Amino acid sequence: MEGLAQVAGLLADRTRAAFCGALLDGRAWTARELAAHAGVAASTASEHLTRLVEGGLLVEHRQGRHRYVALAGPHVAELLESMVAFAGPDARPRSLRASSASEAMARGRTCYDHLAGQLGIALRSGLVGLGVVTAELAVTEPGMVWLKELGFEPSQRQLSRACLDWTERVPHLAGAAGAHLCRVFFERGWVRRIGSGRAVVLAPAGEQGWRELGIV
Amino acid sequence: MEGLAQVAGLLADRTRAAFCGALLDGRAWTARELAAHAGVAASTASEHLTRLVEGGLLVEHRQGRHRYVALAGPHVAELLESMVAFAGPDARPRSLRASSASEAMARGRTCYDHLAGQLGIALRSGLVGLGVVTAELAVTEPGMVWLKELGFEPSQRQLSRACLDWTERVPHLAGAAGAHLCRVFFERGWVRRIGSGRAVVLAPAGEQGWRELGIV
DNA sequence: GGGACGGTTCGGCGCGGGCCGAAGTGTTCC
DNA sequence: GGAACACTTCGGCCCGCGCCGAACCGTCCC
Repeated sequence: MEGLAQVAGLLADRTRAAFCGALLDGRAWTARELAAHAGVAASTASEHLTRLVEGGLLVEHRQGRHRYVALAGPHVAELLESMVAFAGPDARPRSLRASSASEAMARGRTCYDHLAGQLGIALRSGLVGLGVVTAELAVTEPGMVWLKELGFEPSQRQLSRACLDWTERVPHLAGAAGAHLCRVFFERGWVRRIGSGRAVVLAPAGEQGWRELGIV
Repeated sequence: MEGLAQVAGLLADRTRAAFCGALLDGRAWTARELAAHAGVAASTASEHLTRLVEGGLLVEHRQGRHRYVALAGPHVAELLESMVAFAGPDARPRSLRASSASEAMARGRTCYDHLAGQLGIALRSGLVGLGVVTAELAVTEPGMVWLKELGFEPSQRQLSRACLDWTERVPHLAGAAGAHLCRVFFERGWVRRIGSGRAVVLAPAGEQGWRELGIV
C-alpha cells in the first residue's frame, strides 16, 4: 500500500488539491493562473506542479515562457471525481461574486471532457428518453447507431461511465460517449464557455439543435 | 477541493494506508492485529484508527476489550481500489515467507466482498463463457435468471462492476452480483480461507460445484 | 540593448504530524 | 482479589513539508 500513500500524499495538500480541482475542467492552465487561483506565491506553485507532474497526475507542456499543465488523462479525472464524490462538496461560497460564479457552474460546466451541472443532467435525461443509453448509462444498440451518426468512433476507451455530479448529486454521462458529445457540441457552437472559467451555457443554436435531435 | 485534501490526507500516511490495505479483505480486524501488520506501536495504531473512523473511512465495533474496525462500506472499498489501481502494485516481497504468502494471495483472495486473484479471474471467465455477464461485466438477461436461481435479489446497489485486480492486472467481477456469488460460495463451503489472512482456496466441493454450474 | 514578465531555485522559517514509551482505564479470566 | 490483556491518553521528540522572498534564468517585446 506504499503506492496508495504516495498518490494520496500528492492530493493531501489543499493547494495541490485546489490545482487539481481547477484542472478538472479539462483545460490546460499556466502556473501563474493556478497560483492565483489557489492564493499562493508563484514559487510555491512551481514546486507543487513539479511534484504533481513527477507523480503522474499532471502533464506539462512548455510554450515559450509559459508552463501549461493539464490532467494526465481521463483516468486521473476519474480518480479525482471518485474522491470528490466520497468527500462530498465543500462548504459554500462567502462572497457575492463567488456565489454567482458557482451558480453559473451549477447550471453548466465541463467535467474534464464531458458536460456536467444541470446541463449535464438535462443531456443525460434526454439520452435516456431517446433510448440512447439505459438508466444505468450503458449505451444501447440503437444508441450506438445514433452516436455513429454524430461521428462517434468506438475506441479502446470505456464507452460510457456514470460520473457523479457534485453539485447535483446525480450521475451524468462520462466516458468516450460523453466526451464525444461534448466535443461535437463545442464544435457546432451549441455550447460555449462563459466568463473566465469552466462554466458553459447552451447557446440558442444549441437549444434548437438539441430539440432537433430530440434531446429536450 | 477542501474535502478532497482531507480524505487524501487520511490515506497519505503509509501506516494508515497499510491499515486500509489490510482491511480491503472485507473483514474486521482488531487494533492490535493492524498495529502488528503495519509494524507500529499499539498507541500509534489507536490514534490512526480514531482518525480513520472520524473521517468516515472505517467503522468500529467495540466488543469487550477489543476494538474491531472494518471499511465503512463498498464505497470505501471502491475508492481504495481505484487509487491502488492508479498507483500500481507495490514493489515485491523480500522474505521467503512473505513471498509464499503473496503467492497464496495471488491464487485467490477476497477483495472486500468478492473474489479476486486467479480465482476471481477464473470465475469471471466462466461467467462470460456462460453468458451470465458480457465481456464488459454487465449482467445479461439470462444472466439475471441464472443469478436468481442462486438466490440473488436485486437491490439498490450497483448490479455489477469491474474491479481491477492488482496482482493480475485484469478486471474481475465486483458489485452486488460479485458479492452475492462470493457469499454463496462461502456458505456452501466451496471456498474457504487458508492461513492467517485473506487468501482463499477453492475446496474440492467447490471444484465440483463450479463444474456443475458450468463455471469451469 | 533594456525592461517586463513567467517561471525556477534556494535558504530559512514555523507548524503539523507521526512515532514512541509510560501511565492509566476497562475487561476478562483465574 | 489479582494478573493478564486490549486499548487509550499524554508528553515529548524529531522530521518533513508548505510557505515565502530574494536572486536568478529565459523569453518576449519594444
